Amino acid sequence: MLSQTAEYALRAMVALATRPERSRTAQELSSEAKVPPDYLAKVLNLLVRAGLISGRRGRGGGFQAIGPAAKITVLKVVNAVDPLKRIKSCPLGLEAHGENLCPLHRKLDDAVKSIEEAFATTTIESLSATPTCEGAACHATA
Amino acid sequence: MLSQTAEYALRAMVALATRPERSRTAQELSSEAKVPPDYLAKVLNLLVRAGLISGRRGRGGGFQAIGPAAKITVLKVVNAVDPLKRIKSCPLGLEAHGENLCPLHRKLDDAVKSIEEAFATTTIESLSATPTCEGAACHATA
DNA sequence: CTATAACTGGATATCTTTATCCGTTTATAG
DNA sequence: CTATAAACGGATAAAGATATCCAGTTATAG
Repeated sequence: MLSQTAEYALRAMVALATRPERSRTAQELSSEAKVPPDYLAKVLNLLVRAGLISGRRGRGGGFQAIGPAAKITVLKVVNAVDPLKRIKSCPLGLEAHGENLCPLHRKLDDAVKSIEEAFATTTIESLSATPTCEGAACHATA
Repeated sequence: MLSQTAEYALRAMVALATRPERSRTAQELSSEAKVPPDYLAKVLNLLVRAGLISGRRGRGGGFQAIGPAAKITVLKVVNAVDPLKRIKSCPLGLEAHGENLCPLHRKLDDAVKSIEEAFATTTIESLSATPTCEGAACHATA
């Protein structure tokens, strides 16, 4: 369903989203998110380029989420590393339908669309295993 | 989203489902469904093994759908060649949640689940570009 | 019976994804 | 200023998905 790379990116973002004030090195993230260290470096780089996280070099450096976790959606993360692609034209190239997709690809694109919507409305914050939970509103159950 | 192989399998099934009484050779299906001929042979083989179509050898042979197109779901076709796999345990291996998935993987599995359901309730017949349309019930619009 | 059409299956090639390695650059600590 | 910690980036390797090739088997037409 999702590429391995997207999985890794999401795990790393979730890790970064818990305690966003703290900067973490790729190594720390690697063990926290269980991602092969050298590969994670590449993935984090993609997230940096997408503007979702910032990377600081040098001693004491590391990565940090940019902006509040409540504003970072799963879709943004996925699209940063491995974009969901909607089906825009029928791969069979049947001109018969004009701009419309054939029934098969209409259905398949609908499926992509609903995933896209689900991902667009899910924030990284809501996926955090240990939400910043300070008010009476927090009733996380086991 | 879907592997290329699954795409090919679906196209071939849709082709076979229109006029299911007629047997087609791999070559015919190849040009009809726009699938590389030698690769299609492999894919058709998977569908045969899954019991969705039958292959007859020798001169005059070819492939035919088994059973009515209205009973063949997209899910069956997809699972025959490239199974959707539900997430059963958290890849992070956090024992903390017991049998439950962590919020991230619960959400991701929900997405797979909804795709699975959508595919399970969509028949190949409903995807046919030229449905066997004989009654007044057929009001296919452009 | 023979030639031919067609599926079957193994071997191989190519491409993409995933993963690893290592040198370079950057910044901080001391 | 020097040593060190860390991100960055290029080259390479391993694995899997996709695609091609071709010999083997099976069945039918004539």
